[in-house]
Amino acid sequence: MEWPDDVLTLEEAARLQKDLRKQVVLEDRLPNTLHAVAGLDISHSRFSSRVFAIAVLLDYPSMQVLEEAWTEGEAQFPYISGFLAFRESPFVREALNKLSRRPDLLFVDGQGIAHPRGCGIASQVCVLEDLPGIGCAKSVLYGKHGEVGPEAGDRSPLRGKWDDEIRTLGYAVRTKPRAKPMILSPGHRVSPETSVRLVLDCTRGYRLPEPTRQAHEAANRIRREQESQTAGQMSLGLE
DNA sequence: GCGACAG
DNA sequence: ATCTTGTCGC
Repeated sequence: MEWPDDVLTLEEAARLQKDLRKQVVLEDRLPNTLHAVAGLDISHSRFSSRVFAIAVLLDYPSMQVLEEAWTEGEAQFPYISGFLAFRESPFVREALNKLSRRPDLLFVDGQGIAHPRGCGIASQVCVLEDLPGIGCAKSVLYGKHGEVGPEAGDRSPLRGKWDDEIRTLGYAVRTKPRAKPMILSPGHRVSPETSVRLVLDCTRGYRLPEPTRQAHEAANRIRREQESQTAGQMSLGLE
């Protein structure tokens, strides 16, 4: 697959990840009382590199949706495992910055520090935005974990290298009975343990925590709205 | 060299 | 991520 080489080479991207990783804070540095949290997600088109990014602001702890903001554009980077942030973060950050106010905590789709170079998309976004945040992934990218109990809330540590030693980078967590565990890891300014507590705190009976679930639904909805609108304009000879 | 491999 | 309905299992 090809992409504009005027953006970043993989070597430069990997270097940037290693630099950002040094700025990741794994201690809890977030407000004592949360007021609003945000979920970030992206929706792609079938055979197009068009991406739609959305940021949903939710009240804490009611998880009621307060606001949605979105943006769209052409992806400037292909999907390469380990480099997801270079494809999606520009859009996700733009959507985030369209919200009328700054959330107290971010829920990002993908890994936080559970990444080959310790800097998944959640860490990259949170460090660059200087906001506390958690990486909520649907599968493992880096690290190993044992069996997870069947009850909601059951967890198993995700272990992997960090500064040349094996440590707990995050947790595989059963957010819903019989559903595949979510893979959680700190993005920035939250510990692995607090990440689990906050995600369970923001989960409402579904596998995905509410901020992520709402962002995912909104992203799909908005992409379909925009695609059908674009199709209508084309049939009228516009665009 | 052989697997693993976020969205 | 996206394409997609019903259907098998807890």
